[in-house]
Amino acid sequence: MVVPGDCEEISPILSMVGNKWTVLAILILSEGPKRYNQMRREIETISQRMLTVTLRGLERDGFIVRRVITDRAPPQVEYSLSPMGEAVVPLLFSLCDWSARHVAKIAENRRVFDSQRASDPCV
Amino acid sequence: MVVPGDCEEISPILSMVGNKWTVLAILILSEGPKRYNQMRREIETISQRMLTVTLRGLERDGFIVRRVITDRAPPQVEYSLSPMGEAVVPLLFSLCDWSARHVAKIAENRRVFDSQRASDPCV
DNA sequence: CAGAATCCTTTTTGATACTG
DNA sequence: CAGTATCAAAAAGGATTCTG
Repeated sequence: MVVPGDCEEISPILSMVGNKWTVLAILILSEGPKRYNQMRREIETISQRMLTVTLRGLERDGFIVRRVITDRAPPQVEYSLSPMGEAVVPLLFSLCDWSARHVAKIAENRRVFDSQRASDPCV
Repeated sequence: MVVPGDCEEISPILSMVGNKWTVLAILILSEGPKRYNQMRREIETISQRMLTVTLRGLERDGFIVRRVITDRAPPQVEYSLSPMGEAVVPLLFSLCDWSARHVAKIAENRRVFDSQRASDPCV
């Protein structure tokens, strides 16, 4: 066996990490609880549908907690990290950190690879 | 800013990690160099097309190295991790490890969430 | 404010057949 | 052995409209 634990078993987390919105949402909530439209403004490019879908998925998995604040005039919904959500943050930060340190090299690797293909497609 | 480095900048790695085949391929190669069909047998459920696409992408990014062995009767192609590929392995292992430790809890969270929805869809 | 619902486009993946 | 090419299916994502 290659990975610690069964390969199939870990797919939920891997697909979680693979989701660009999911990781972003968790990292934004790592700053503290936020409301729906507040997150929407911070992520900017996310569509309303995707924010909802993303938050619903994270709530279902138990990474975040959804709390409806009823005692206010415009009904507000606050999202925050659960303990498990807090627990992944360091892992995601490591990932982001590694990525930030290697993104330039990867971009260059791609350029080289692509230009080699273009100039000599038959190899 | 939420993440170390720009959010947009890290997407290549995040999408790399999100790919279930990609992670699997790297982890399998962390055992040592392998040939194409050898990997195909080990991953079992991967389609030929996806293995090719996955390996090509990893090679383009510089995570793996493709080496054609010409001095043998049936032409062989060997894949191995590049130094950068080796460098991500610990990170992927951490991820897998964390996942393995939480997969059961996540599965239960989902069950609870889904059954609450089913019994009381209006809340 | 915080969404749900619908429709439509794009991206990913899989199955199948063929090749040097 | 190690692919490529093509087509079909599925999944993800976005735009728009509507609501308590």
